[in-house]
Amino acid sequence: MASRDRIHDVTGYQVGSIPPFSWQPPDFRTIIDTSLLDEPLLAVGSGTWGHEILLTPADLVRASSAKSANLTGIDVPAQVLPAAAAVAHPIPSATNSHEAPSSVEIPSGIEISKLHAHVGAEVCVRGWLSNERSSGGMLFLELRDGSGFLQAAVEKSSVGEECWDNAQRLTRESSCYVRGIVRADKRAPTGIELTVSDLKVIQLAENYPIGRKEYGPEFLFNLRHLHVRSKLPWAILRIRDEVFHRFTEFLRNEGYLRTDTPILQPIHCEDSTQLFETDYFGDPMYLSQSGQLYLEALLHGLGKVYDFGPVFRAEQSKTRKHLCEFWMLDWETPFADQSAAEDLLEGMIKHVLAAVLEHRRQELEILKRDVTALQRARDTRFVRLELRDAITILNEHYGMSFAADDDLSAEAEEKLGDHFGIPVFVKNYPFSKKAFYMKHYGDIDGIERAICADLIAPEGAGEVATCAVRENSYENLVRNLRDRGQSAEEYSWYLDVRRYGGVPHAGGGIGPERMVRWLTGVHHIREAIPFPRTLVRRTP
RNA sequence: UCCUCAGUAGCUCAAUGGCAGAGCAUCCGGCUGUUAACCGGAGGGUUGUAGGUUCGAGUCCUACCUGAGGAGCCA
Repeated sequence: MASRDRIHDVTGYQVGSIPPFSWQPPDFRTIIDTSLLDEPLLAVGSGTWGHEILLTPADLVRASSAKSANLTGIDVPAQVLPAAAAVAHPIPSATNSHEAPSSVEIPSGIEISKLHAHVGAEVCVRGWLSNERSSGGMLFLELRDGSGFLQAAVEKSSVGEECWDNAQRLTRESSCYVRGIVRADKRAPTGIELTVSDLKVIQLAENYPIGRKEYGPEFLFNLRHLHVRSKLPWAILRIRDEVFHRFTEFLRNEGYLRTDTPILQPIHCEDSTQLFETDYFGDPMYLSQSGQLYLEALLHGLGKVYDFGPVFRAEQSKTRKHLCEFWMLDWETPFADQSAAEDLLEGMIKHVLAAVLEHRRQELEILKRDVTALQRARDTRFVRLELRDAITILNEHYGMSFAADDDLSAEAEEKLGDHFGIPVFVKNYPFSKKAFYMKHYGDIDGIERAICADLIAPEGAGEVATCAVRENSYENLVRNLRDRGQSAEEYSWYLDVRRYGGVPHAGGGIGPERMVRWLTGVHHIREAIPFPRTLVRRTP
């Protein structure tokens, strides 16, 4: 008898239904589930899908005391409820193991990304059906397991009837265990194919909303919790992992210590419209928009330091380059000047470029990314350009009309990136446009300039990082704050750092999602983070 | 916050002011090497909302809502 029929016969409920068991403990949900292996099973879960207890028909019959058609209203069988309750408050003790219900064995499997080392062997692949093609007695299942994609071929004439039926009723995004022989086959998209001998359904997916076609961004980001299964987000988020990992790897190799700065910060900056305010036991606190000030304090205790965490900007920015929640990596180096900061930043970027080009080629190909500009950036020394010279280039070659003390527009950044074709450090902006904590000097043209640089990436990526020398004079900082109409009192702890052995230091910040946007070539930065938070996007 | 553009089937889009349409998805059937497979059939609609012009509005006008792109600001 088929599993589904047996479950229905024993319980009176269809597979997938949620029966109202009277003995169901609070916070538990009960669902009739289908089989994993040979036995049909009744799943009793805590609502968290990873914490289910699975009961066999034998358990069920015991539980129902042979009340065959309907389990509603039966008494709680002694051997069932304690076991179910144990899930809500698990006791990881071997002495209790005899109380555990019969459990399901999860077959051992091989990750798709490692199958090339198992050609000729029989393996089990555990994953999801991402797409399906059929041709009469042949069924081609496109499987994915997070590590990669794989075509599995099911031949009707060479598998058992149950296996064929299971393969046929598999819907897109259903989860399954698939056993078969690994073969090299040029007809398969990845060159590797699984010749299926057995297939078990874990869970049949309902009508999956994302099909095999192009969609608009609103639709896909409304379904982002499902969209992350698709191939493009898969490739982008794997590149993101590489970028995040290699930044921290580089800094650690350079002797930097990772440390953390608070996300809840009391400082009320000049423009509070950019901050998310929270109620902290009755007092206002603000979500961090940078950990830099704290990092400067930590530098005096720990030496070379960096932090890496989420930051928040409540800007009314509605562009392809802005998120309200994004990750930021800040670093600070004691006894470093501006050229040291730029060299470190260049080394960091190149380390990431090299790693992505080497280890994420498959993902770049999926994204159809032309990597020539990335290779050039990896192999060429970045341009260093005074802002005044950048303005000269823009005014003379691109018909723009910037004044000497102007900031660069987004369009100007794009032009500069295209002009050189590699990343450009644009150096020494007018101090009036920059933050109070930057060291500054009077330029020969009479403009007060910060000792700083923005790193502009080519291909329209724009500003991806920034670095600057920090002001280490207590008096200058107090004056800078006063000039900007801010209270030195609020920054007293920050100023304190300068009173007790301040040293020259420099540091910077990188927007890793901006790097991901550049490296992947995706249009909008919301593609570069799993669950974007923008002006108009707060779910899922 | 400002400027521009767009909302029609679950999705992507057609439809001169004159019968509301196609592809994909879904369901049913066919196909033993498919590559976003293909072929045949079926179901699927208060054209974003509210008003207005007109014999007649998806189409023209007004307001609002939602989204997209850009600006400023930033990483």
